[in-house]
Amino acid sequence: MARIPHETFDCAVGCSVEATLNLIGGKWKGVILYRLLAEQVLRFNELRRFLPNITQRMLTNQLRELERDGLVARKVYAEVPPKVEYRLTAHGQTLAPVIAALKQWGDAHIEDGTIKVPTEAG
Amino acid sequence: MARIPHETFDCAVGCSVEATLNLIGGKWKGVILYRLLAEQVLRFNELRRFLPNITQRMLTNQLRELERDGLVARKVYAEVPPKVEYRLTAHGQTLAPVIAALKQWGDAHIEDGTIKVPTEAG
DNA sequence: CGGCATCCGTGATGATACTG
DNA sequence: CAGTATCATCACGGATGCCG
Repeated sequence: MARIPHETFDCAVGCSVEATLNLIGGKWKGVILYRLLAEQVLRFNELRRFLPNITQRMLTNQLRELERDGLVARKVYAEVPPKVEYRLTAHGQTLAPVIAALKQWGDAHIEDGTIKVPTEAG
Repeated sequence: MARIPHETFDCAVGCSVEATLNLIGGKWKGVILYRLLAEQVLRFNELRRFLPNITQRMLTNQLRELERDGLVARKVYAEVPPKVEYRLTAHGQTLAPVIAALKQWGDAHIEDGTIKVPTEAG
C-alpha cells in the first residue's frame, strides 16, 4: 500500500477526499474500523484475532493513530490481568456510511471478479 | 497516511473494505479520482495543475496503478506535441458513490473543525 | 493480557536530469 | 507535452525481547 505520512498533506480542491483517506487509509484501519463498527466493543486480542497477520506493534500503532484522530476510544481497566477495550467514539461512528460504501463497493466487485482479495482469511 | 503496497493484503472478514482502500488509498488517488469524476477528461498536465505538490514521477505512477486496476483509461494521441488523456473507465465510474461518501464526510468534518487539511492549495 | 522499546529491511516517495 | 531514468531518503512495517 502507499505509505501516507500523517503530516504530509497537500492537494487542491477535493482534498476532503484525501483528508478522509488519510484518517482511514492506514494499512489496517479499514478492517479495524469495520470490526469495531460491527462488534461495538473489542479487546486488544479480540481485535487481533480478526487481523490474523497484523503484528502487535502495528495493531497498537494503528489503534493509537485512530485514537489520536478521535475515531477510537481506549478504555483501560485497572485490573490484573490487564484489560483494555476499544470502541468507536461518536465521531468514529459517523464514519459508518463511509465504511459501508467502501465495503459495498468491495463486495460487489469481488463478486463479479473485477477485483481480488488474496485468499488469506477472508 | 499509511502506505499501502498493492500486493500486500491479508485480513479476515471485512476485507472488502480493505480491498477497496487498496485501490483508492494511494497517496494521491483520491484526488485524482475525484478530479476525473468531476472533469471527465483530463490531460497529464491538467491533472498536475490540480495536484500542486505531486511530482511528475508520482503522477505517472499513480495513474499507471489506477490504469492497471482498471479504474482509469489512458488515451494517447499520435501527435506532436504529445497528447494524453485520462478518464475513468466504466468500472472507475462505479466508484462515484464511494468518493462522494469520502468527500461528504471530509467536508462535513472539516467544516466543524474535527479534522484538518494543511492549508496548501485547498 | 496488553503493551512498549529497539533494531532493521524494504519499498514508497521525492529531487533532479534527460528523452521522444 | 508527457513521460523515463537515476539517485537519495525515510516512513512503514516486521521481528524480537522486556515490562506492569
